[in-house]
Amino acid sequence: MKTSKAKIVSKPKSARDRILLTASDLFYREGIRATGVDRLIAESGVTKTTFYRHFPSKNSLVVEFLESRHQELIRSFESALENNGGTVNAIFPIVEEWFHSKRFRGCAFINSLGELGTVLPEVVRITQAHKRKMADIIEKLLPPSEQSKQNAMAIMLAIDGAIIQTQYDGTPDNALNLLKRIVKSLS
Amino acid sequence: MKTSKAKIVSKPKSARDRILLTASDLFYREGIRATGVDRLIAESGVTKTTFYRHFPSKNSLVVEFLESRHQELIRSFESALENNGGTVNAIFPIVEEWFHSKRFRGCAFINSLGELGTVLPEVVRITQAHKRKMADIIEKLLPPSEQSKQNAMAIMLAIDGAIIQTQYDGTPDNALNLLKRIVKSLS
DNA sequence: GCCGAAGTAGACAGACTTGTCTACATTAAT
DNA sequence: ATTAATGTAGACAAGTCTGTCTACTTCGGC
Repeated sequence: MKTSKAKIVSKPKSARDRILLTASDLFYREGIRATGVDRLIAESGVTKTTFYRHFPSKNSLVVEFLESRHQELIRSFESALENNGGTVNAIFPIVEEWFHSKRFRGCAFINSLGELGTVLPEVVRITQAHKRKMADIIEKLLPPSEQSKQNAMAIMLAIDGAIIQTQYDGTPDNALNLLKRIVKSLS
Repeated sequence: MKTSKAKIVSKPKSARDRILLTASDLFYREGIRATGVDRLIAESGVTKTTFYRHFPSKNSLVVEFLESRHQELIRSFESALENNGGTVNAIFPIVEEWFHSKRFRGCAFINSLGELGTVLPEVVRITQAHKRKMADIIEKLLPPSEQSKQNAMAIMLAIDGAIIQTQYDGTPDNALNLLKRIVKSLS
Protein backbone atom coordinates (compact mmCIF):
# COMPACT_ATOMS: atom_id res chain seq x y z
CA MET A 1 0.00 0.00 0.00
CA LYS A 2 1.91 3.03 -1.22
CA THR A 3 1.43 6.21 0.75
CA SER A 4 3.83 8.33 -1.19
CA LYS A 5 4.57 11.83 -0.03
CA ALA A 6 3.88 13.15 -3.50
CA LYS A 7 0.35 14.16 -4.30
CA ILE A 8 -0.07 11.32 -6.70
CA VAL A 9 -3.24 9.39 -6.20
CA SER A 10 -2.42 5.76 -5.45
CA LYS A 11 -3.33 3.68 -8.43
CA PRO A 12 -6.16 1.44 -7.39
CA LYS A 13 -8.16 1.90 -10.56
CA SER A 14 -8.16 2.52 -14.25
CA ALA A 15 -6.68 5.68 -15.61
CA ARG A 16 -10.11 6.98 -16.40
CA ASP A 17 -11.31 6.49 -12.84
CA ARG A 18 -8.22 8.13 -11.47
CA ILE A 19 -8.74 11.17 -13.65
CA LEU A 20 -12.36 11.46 -12.61
CA LEU A 21 -11.55 11.01 -8.95
CA THR A 22 -8.83 13.65 -9.08
CA ALA A 23 -11.05 16.02 -10.99
CA SER A 24 -13.86 15.52 -8.50
CA ASP A 25 -11.58 16.41 -5.66
CA LEU A 26 -9.86 19.40 -7.19
CA PHE A 27 -12.85 20.81 -9.02
CA TYR A 28 -14.85 20.89 -5.82
CA ARG A 29 -12.10 22.04 -3.50
CA GLU A 30 -10.40 24.62 -5.61
CA GLY A 31 -12.74 25.43 -8.44
CA ILE A 32 -13.06 24.23 -11.98
CA ARG A 33 -11.34 27.11 -13.70
CA ALA A 34 -8.68 27.26 -11.03
CA THR A 35 -7.71 23.70 -11.91
CA GLY A 36 -5.84 23.27 -15.17
CA VAL A 37 -5.52 20.03 -17.09
CA ASP A 38 -1.79 19.83 -16.33
CA ARG A 39 -2.60 19.75 -12.63
CA LEU A 40 -5.20 17.05 -13.13
CA ILE A 41 -2.75 15.04 -15.19
CA ALA A 42 0.03 15.36 -12.66
CA GLU A 43 -2.12 14.41 -9.72
CA SER A 44 -3.92 11.54 -11.33
CA GLY A 45 -0.67 10.07 -12.61
CA VAL A 46 -1.57 9.74 -16.26
CA THR A 47 -0.15 11.34 -19.35
CA LYS A 48 -1.71 13.86 -21.62
CA THR A 49 -2.40 11.27 -24.27
CA THR A 50 -4.24 9.11 -21.81
CA PHE A 51 -6.16 12.06 -20.45
CA TYR A 52 -7.39 13.08 -23.84
CA ARG A 53 -8.09 9.55 -24.87
CA HIS A 54 -10.63 9.30 -22.09
CA PHE A 55 -11.95 12.84 -22.16
CA PRO A 56 -11.93 14.67 -25.47
CA SER A 57 -11.87 18.03 -23.74
CA LYS A 58 -11.77 19.61 -20.32
CA ASN A 59 -15.39 20.59 -20.68
CA SER A 60 -16.42 17.00 -21.25
CA LEU A 61 -14.59 16.08 -18.05
CA VAL A 62 -16.49 18.83 -16.26
CA VAL A 63 -19.78 17.45 -17.53
CA GLU A 64 -18.76 13.93 -16.48
CA PHE A 65 -17.73 15.24 -13.07
CA LEU A 66 -21.13 16.80 -12.52
CA GLU A 67 -23.06 13.84 -13.89
CA SER A 68 -21.24 11.35 -11.72
CA ARG A 69 -21.51 13.59 -8.71
CA HIS A 70 -25.24 13.82 -9.36
CA GLN A 71 -25.62 10.04 -9.48
CA GLU A 72 -23.47 9.53 -6.42
CA LEU A 73 -25.27 12.14 -4.35
CA ILE A 74 -28.68 10.80 -5.25
CA ARG A 75 -27.58 7.35 -4.16
CA SER A 76 -26.05 8.43 -0.89
CA PHE A 77 -28.90 10.82 -0.12
CA GLU A 78 -31.49 8.09 -0.58
CA SER A 79 -29.48 5.65 1.45
CA ALA A 80 -28.89 8.09 4.31
CA LEU A 81 -32.53 9.12 4.39
CA GLU A 82 -33.55 5.52 4.77
CA ASN A 83 -31.03 4.99 7.54
CA ASN A 84 -32.36 8.07 9.32
CA GLY A 85 -35.93 6.94 9.49
CA GLY A 86 -37.33 7.96 6.14
CA THR A 87 -39.24 11.04 7.23
CA VAL A 88 -38.59 14.66 6.33
CA ASN A 89 -36.65 15.06 9.59
CA ALA A 90 -34.16 12.61 8.21
CA ILE A 91 -32.82 15.42 6.07
CA PHE A 92 -31.37 17.38 8.96
CA PRO A 93 -28.60 15.11 10.24
CA ILE A 94 -27.45 14.61 6.66
CA VAL A 95 -27.26 18.33 6.04
CA GLU A 96 -25.71 18.90 9.45
CA GLU A 97 -22.93 16.44 8.83
CA TRP A 98 -22.22 17.99 5.46
CA PHE A 99 -22.23 21.58 6.72
CA HIS A 100 -19.79 20.65 9.45
CA SER A 101 -17.50 18.82 7.13
CA LYS A 102 -14.06 20.34 6.73
CA ARG A 103 -14.38 19.87 3.02
CA PHE A 104 -17.59 21.85 2.76
CA ARG A 105 -17.43 24.43 0.00
CA GLY A 106 -21.03 24.84 -0.85
CA CYS A 107 -22.83 22.91 -3.51
CA ALA A 108 -20.76 21.85 -6.50
CA PHE A 109 -23.70 22.43 -8.80
CA ILE A 110 -24.39 25.94 -7.58
CA ASN A 111 -20.71 26.79 -7.69
CA SER A 112 -20.54 25.51 -11.24
CA LEU A 113 -23.46 27.73 -12.19
CA GLY A 114 -21.47 30.72 -11.08
CA GLU A 115 -18.28 29.54 -12.75
CA LEU A 116 -19.52 28.19 -16.03
CA GLY A 117 -23.25 28.80 -16.30
CA THR A 118 -22.82 31.23 -19.17
CA VAL A 119 -20.26 29.30 -21.16
CA LEU A 120 -21.30 25.68 -20.68
CA PRO A 121 -25.09 25.25 -20.79
CA GLU A 122 -24.76 21.58 -19.80
CA VAL A 123 -23.94 22.82 -16.34
CA VAL A 124 -27.36 24.44 -16.03
CA ARG A 125 -29.08 21.36 -17.39
CA ILE A 126 -27.34 18.97 -14.99
CA THR A 127 -27.93 21.27 -12.03
CA GLN A 128 -31.61 21.40 -12.87
CA ALA A 129 -31.81 17.63 -13.21
CA HIS A 130 -30.00 17.19 -9.92
CA LYS A 131 -32.13 19.59 -7.93
CA ARG A 132 -35.36 18.26 -9.38
CA LYS A 133 -34.40 14.70 -8.58
CA MET A 134 -33.53 15.72 -5.04
CA ALA A 135 -36.91 17.42 -4.75
CA ASP A 136 -38.56 14.22 -6.02
CA ILE A 137 -36.82 12.25 -3.30
CA ILE A 138 -37.85 14.79 -0.69
CA GLU A 139 -41.42 14.60 -1.91
CA LYS A 140 -41.49 10.90 -1.08
CA LEU A 141 -40.76 11.77 2.53
CA LEU A 142 -43.87 13.88 2.73
CA PRO A 143 -47.43 12.78 3.33
CA PRO A 144 -49.13 12.64 -0.07
CA SER A 145 -51.23 15.69 -0.87
CA GLU A 146 -51.92 18.12 -3.65
CA GLN A 147 -49.20 20.31 -2.24
CA SER A 148 -46.49 17.76 -1.74
CA LYS A 149 -44.74 18.55 -5.00
CA GLN A 150 -44.57 22.22 -4.18
CA ASN A 151 -43.68 21.51 -0.56
CA ALA A 152 -40.74 19.44 -1.72
CA MET A 153 -39.58 22.22 -3.96
CA ALA A 154 -39.91 24.70 -1.15
CA ILE A 155 -37.75 22.48 1.01
CA MET A 156 -35.21 22.15 -1.78
CA LEU A 157 -35.23 25.94 -2.09
CA ALA A 158 -34.61 26.31 1.61
CA ILE A 159 -31.80 23.78 1.54
CA ASP A 160 -30.14 25.73 -1.28
CA GLY A 161 -30.52 28.90 0.74
CA ALA A 162 -29.00 27.25 3.78
CA ILE A 163 -26.08 26.03 1.69
CA ILE A 164 -25.41 29.54 0.44
CA GLN A 165 -25.73 31.08 3.87
CA THR A 166 -23.35 28.56 5.36
CA GLN A 167 -20.91 29.26 2.58
CA TYR A 168 -20.69 33.00 3.04
CA ASP A 169 -21.38 33.18 6.76
CA GLY A 170 -19.53 30.20 8.11
CA THR A 171 -22.31 29.58 10.61
CA PRO A 172 -23.56 26.07 9.83
CA ASP A 173 -25.59 25.65 12.98
CA ASN A 174 -27.49 28.84 12.48
CA ALA A 175 -28.31 28.06 8.88
CA LEU A 176 -29.36 24.58 9.89
CA ASN A 177 -31.69 25.94 12.56
CA LEU A 178 -33.25 28.32 10.07
CA LEU A 179 -33.69 25.45 7.66
CA LYS A 180 -35.41 23.40 10.35
CA ARG A 181 -37.72 26.27 11.18
CA ILE A 182 -38.68 26.74 7.58
CA VAL A 183 -39.29 23.08 6.97
CA LYS A 184 -41.39 22.79 10.10
CA SER A 185 -43.39 25.87 9.27
CA LEU A 186 -44.23 24.37 5.89
CA SER A 187 -45.80 21.34 7.54
CA MET B 1 -25.45 61.67 -28.16
CA LYS B 2 -23.33 59.02 -29.82
CA THR B 3 -25.01 55.68 -30.38
CA SER B 4 -22.17 54.03 -32.17
CA LYS B 5 -22.57 50.59 -33.65
CA ALA B 6 -19.41 49.44 -31.97
CA LYS B 7 -19.70 48.10 -28.49
CA ILE B 8 -17.87 51.07 -27.06
CA VAL B 9 -19.53 52.64 -24.09
CA SER B 10 -20.35 56.28 -24.81
CA LYS B 11 -18.03 58.48 -22.84
CA PRO B 12 -20.13 60.37 -20.35
CA LYS B 13 -17.76 59.92 -17.46
CA SER B 14 -14.21 59.59 -16.29
CA ALA B 15 -12.15 56.69 -17.49
CA ARG B 16 -12.40 55.09 -14.08
CA ASP B 17 -16.16 55.19 -14.12
CA ARG B 18 -16.27 53.80 -17.61
CA ILE B 19 -14.09 50.89 -16.61
CA LEU B 20 -16.21 50.15 -13.60
CA LEU B 21 -19.43 50.41 -15.54
CA THR B 22 -18.16 48.09 -18.25
CA ALA B 23 -16.86 45.63 -15.70
CA SER B 24 -20.16 45.64 -13.86
CA ASP B 25 -21.99 44.81 -17.03
CA LEU B 26 -19.67 42.13 -18.37
CA PHE B 27 -18.77 40.54 -15.04
CA TYR B 28 -22.43 40.02 -14.24
CA ARG B 29 -23.61 39.02 -17.68
CA GLU B 30 -20.79 36.80 -18.78
CA GLY B 31 -18.81 35.94 -15.70
CA ILE B 32 -15.70 37.35 -14.12
CA ARG B 33 -13.23 34.80 -15.39
CA ALA B 34 -14.87 34.74 -18.78
CA THR B 35 -14.10 38.44 -19.12
CA GLY B 36 -10.47 39.29 -19.76
CA VAL B 37 -8.90 42.67 -19.18
CA ASP B 38 -8.41 43.23 -22.90
CA ARG B 39 -12.15 42.94 -23.40
CA LEU B 40 -12.81 45.39 -20.57
CA ILE B 41 -10.29 47.79 -22.03
CA ALA B 42 -11.73 47.59 -25.52
CA GLU B 43 -15.29 48.08 -24.41
CA SER B 44 -14.66 50.88 -21.96
CA GLY B 45 -12.54 52.76 -24.47
CA VAL B 46 -9.45 53.22 -22.37
CA THR B 47 -5.91 52.02 -22.81
CA LYS B 48 -4.02 49.51 -20.77
CA THR B 49 -2.01 52.20 -19.04
CA THR B 50 -5.16 53.98 -17.95
CA PHE B 51 -6.77 50.74 -16.85
CA TYR B 52 -3.87 49.84 -14.62
CA ARG B 53 -3.51 53.34 -13.33
CA HIS B 54 -6.99 53.12 -11.86
CA PHE B 55 -6.97 49.48 -10.88
CA PRO B 56 -3.66 47.91 -9.95
CA SER B 57 -4.92 44.46 -10.84
CA LYS B 58 -7.94 42.67 -12.21
CA ASN B 59 -8.67 41.35 -8.76
CA SER B 60 -8.85 44.84 -7.32
CA LEU B 61 -11.34 45.72 -10.03
CA VAL B 62 -13.38 42.67 -9.07
CA VAL B 63 -13.39 43.78 -5.45
CA GLU B 64 -14.42 47.29 -6.46
CA PHE B 65 -17.15 45.85 -8.69
CA LEU B 66 -18.60 43.91 -5.79
CA GLU B 67 -18.27 46.74 -3.27
CA SER B 68 -19.97 49.24 -5.52
CA ARG B 69 -22.66 46.76 -6.47
CA HIS B 70 -23.24 46.18 -2.76
CA GLN B 71 -23.66 49.89 -2.06
CA GLU B 72 -25.88 50.40 -5.06
CA LEU B 73 -28.13 47.45 -4.27
CA ILE B 74 -28.55 48.48 -0.65
CA ARG B 75 -29.57 51.92 -1.76
CA SER B 76 -32.04 50.77 -4.39
CA PHE B 77 -33.43 48.02 -2.17
CA GLU B 78 -34.14 50.47 0.65
CA SER B 79 -35.67 52.95 -1.72
CA ALA B 80 -37.88 50.39 -3.42
CA LEU B 81 -39.04 48.96 -0.11
CA GLU B 82 -40.12 52.38 1.03
CA ASN B 83 -41.96 52.96 -2.22
CA ASN B 84 -43.73 49.63 -1.82
CA GLY B 85 -45.16 50.34 1.57
CA GLY B 86 -42.36 49.42 3.92
CA THR B 87 -43.68 46.07 5.11
CA VAL B 88 -42.22 42.65 4.50
CA ASN B 89 -44.61 42.20 1.58
CA ALA B 90 -42.79 45.03 -0.13
CA ILE B 91 -40.03 42.55 -0.90
CA PHE B 92 -42.07 40.55 -3.37
CA PRO B 93 -42.62 43.01 -6.22
CA ILE B 94 -38.92 43.89 -6.06
CA VAL B 95 -37.88 40.28 -6.35
CA GLU B 96 -40.53 39.63 -8.98
CA GLU B 97 -39.30 42.43 -11.18
CA TRP B 98 -35.75 41.22 -10.85
CA PHE B 99 -36.53 37.57 -11.54
CA HIS B 100 -38.41 38.55 -14.69
CA SER B 101 -35.69 40.80 -15.91
CA LYS B 102 -34.04 39.70 -19.13
CA ARG B 103 -30.70 40.42 -17.56
CA PHE B 104 -31.27 38.11 -14.62
CA ARG B 105 -28.34 35.79 -14.04
CA GLY B 106 -28.67 35.06 -10.41
CA CYS B 107 -26.97 36.97 -7.66
CA ALA B 108 -23.61 38.50 -8.54
CA PHE B 109 -22.32 37.79 -5.05
CA ILE B 110 -23.31 34.14 -5.07
CA ASN B 111 -21.93 33.68 -8.58
CA SER B 112 -18.68 35.24 -7.45
CA LEU B 113 -18.48 32.80 -4.56
CA GLY B 114 -18.56 29.97 -7.04
CA GLU B 115 -16.09 31.61 -9.38
CA LEU B 116 -13.56 33.07 -7.01
CA GLY B 117 -14.44 32.07 -3.47
CA THR B 118 -11.35 29.92 -3.11
CA VAL B 119 -8.85 32.26 -4.71
CA LEU B 120 -10.02 35.70 -3.60
CA PRO B 121 -11.21 35.72 0.02
CA GLU B 122 -12.43 39.31 -0.31
CA VAL B 123 -15.28 37.91 -2.35
CA VAL B 124 -16.51 35.92 0.64
CA ARG B 125 -16.14 38.89 2.94
CA ILE B 126 -18.08 41.26 0.70
CA THR B 127 -20.80 38.71 0.08
CA GLN B 128 -21.18 38.24 3.80
CA ALA B 129 -21.34 41.98 4.42
CA HIS B 130 -23.88 42.36 1.65
CA LYS B 131 -26.19 39.59 2.79
CA ARG B 132 -26.02 40.66 6.42
CA LYS B 133 -26.85 44.23 5.53
CA MET B 134 -29.78 43.02 3.44
CA ALA B 135 -30.97 40.97 6.39
CA ASP B 136 -30.67 44.03 8.63
CA ILE B 137 -32.86 45.98 6.24
CA ILE B 138 -35.37 43.13 6.13
CA GLU B 139 -35.40 43.02 9.89
CA LYS B 140 -36.61 46.60 9.99
CA LEU B 141 -39.67 45.56 8.01
CA LEU B 142 -40.65 43.10 10.71
CA PRO B 143 -42.47 43.73 13.95
CA PRO B 144 -39.85 43.97 16.69
CA SER B 145 -39.43 40.79 18.69
CA GLU B 146 -36.78 38.52 20.07
CA GLN B 147 -36.97 36.53 16.88
CA SER B 148 -36.84 39.32 14.36
CA LYS B 149 -33.12 38.99 13.74
CA GLN B 150 -33.46 35.30 13.03
CA ASN B 151 -36.63 35.81 11.03
CA ALA B 152 -34.84 38.30 8.84
CA MET B 153 -32.03 35.85 8.27
CA ALA B 154 -34.53 33.13 7.44
CA ILE B 155 -36.10 35.40 4.87
CA MET B 156 -32.68 36.23 3.44
CA LEU B 157 -31.98 32.50 3.27
CA ALA B 158 -35.23 31.91 1.41
CA ILE B 159 -34.52 34.74 -1.00
CA ASP B 160 -31.13 33.21 -1.77
CA GLY B 161 -32.80 29.86 -2.33
CA ALA B 162 -35.34 31.44 -4.66
CA ILE B 163 -32.56 33.12 -6.61
CA ILE B 164 -30.77 29.82 -7.10
CA GLN B 165 -33.93 27.98 -8.05
CA THR B 166 -34.84 30.64 -10.60
CA GLN B 167 -31.36 30.43 -12.00
CA TYR B 168 -31.32 26.71 -12.66
CA ASP B 169 -34.99 26.15 -13.27
CA GLY B 170 -35.99 29.22 -15.22
CA THR B 171 -39.33 29.33 -13.39
CA PRO B 172 -39.38 32.73 -11.67
CA ASP B 173 -43.06 32.67 -10.80
CA ASN B 174 -42.84 29.32 -9.08
CA ALA B 175 -39.81 30.31 -7.08
CA LEU B 176 -41.48 33.57 -6.13
CA ASN B 177 -44.58 31.72 -4.94
CA LEU B 178 -42.50 29.41 -2.83
CA LEU B 179 -40.69 32.40 -1.40
CA LYS B 180 -43.99 34.02 -0.51
CA ARG B 181 -45.22 30.85 1.16
CA ILE B 182 -42.08 30.56 3.24
CA VAL B 183 -42.12 34.18 4.31
CA LYS B 184 -45.77 33.97 5.27
CA SER B 185 -45.28 30.76 7.17
CA LEU B 186 -42.54 32.43 9.19
CA SER B 187 -44.93 35.11 10.36
C1' DG C 1 1.32 79.89 -21.02
C1' DC C 2 3.09 76.35 -17.95
C1' DC C 3 3.07 72.13 -15.72
C1' DG C 4 1.22 68.16 -13.62
C1' DA C 5 -2.40 64.89 -14.12
C1' DA C 6 -4.59 61.99 -17.01
C1' DG C 7 -4.96 59.75 -21.14
C1' DT C 8 -3.54 57.48 -25.87
C1' DA C 9 -1.31 53.89 -28.80
C1' DG C 10 0.56 49.76 -28.55
C1' DA C 11 4.56 46.71 -28.07
C1' DC C 12 6.26 43.47 -25.12
C1' DA C 13 6.94 39.66 -21.65
C1' DG C 14 6.17 35.62 -19.28
C1' DA C 15 3.04 32.48 -17.58
C1' DC C 16 -0.71 29.70 -18.23
C1' DT C 17 -4.18 27.27 -20.90
C1' DT C 18 -6.12 23.61 -23.82
C1' DG C 19 -5.23 20.56 -27.07
C1' DT C 20 -2.22 17.71 -30.92
C1' DC C 21 1.12 14.59 -31.90
C1' DT C 22 5.26 11.04 -32.29
C1' DA C 23 7.59 7.12 -30.70
C1' DC C 24 7.70 3.67 -27.74
C1' DA C 25 6.27 0.39 -23.83
C1' DT C 26 3.08 -2.37 -21.20
C1' DT C 27 -1.04 -4.96 -20.47
C1' DA C 28 -4.78 -7.89 -21.61
C1' DA C 29 -7.14 -11.11 -24.43
C1' DT C 30 -6.91 -14.87 -27.55
C1' DA D 1 3.37 -15.85 -29.18
C1' DT D 2 0.50 -12.32 -31.38
C1' DT D 3 -2.21 -8.44 -31.60
C1' DA D 4 -5.12 -4.91 -30.04
C1' DA D 5 -5.95 -1.96 -26.33
C1' DT D 6 -4.05 0.92 -23.16
C1' DG D 7 -0.63 3.58 -21.34
C1' DT D 8 4.04 6.40 -20.99
C1' DA D 9 7.19 10.39 -21.91
C1' DG D 10 7.13 14.65 -23.46
C1' DA D 11 7.65 18.04 -27.18
C1' DC D 12 5.07 21.20 -29.53
C1' DA D 13 1.60 24.79 -30.98
C1' DA D 14 -1.39 28.52 -30.72
C1' DG D 15 -4.03 31.19 -28.12
C1' DT D 16 -5.20 33.65 -23.98
C1' DC D 17 -4.17 35.81 -19.85
C1' DT D 18 -2.44 39.52 -16.65
C1' DG D 19 0.60 42.87 -16.17
C1' DT D 20 4.92 46.27 -17.52
C1' DC D 21 6.58 49.79 -20.12
C1' DT D 22 7.93 53.73 -23.65
C1' DA D 23 6.84 57.75 -26.14
C1' DC D 24 3.73 60.97 -26.97
C1' DT D 25 -0.73 63.84 -26.51
C1' DT D 26 -4.50 66.05 -24.26
C1' DC D 27 -6.78 68.09 -20.48
C1' DG D 28 -7.36 70.83 -16.37
C1' DG D 29 -5.90 73.97 -12.88
C1' DC D 30 -3.24 77.93 -11.78
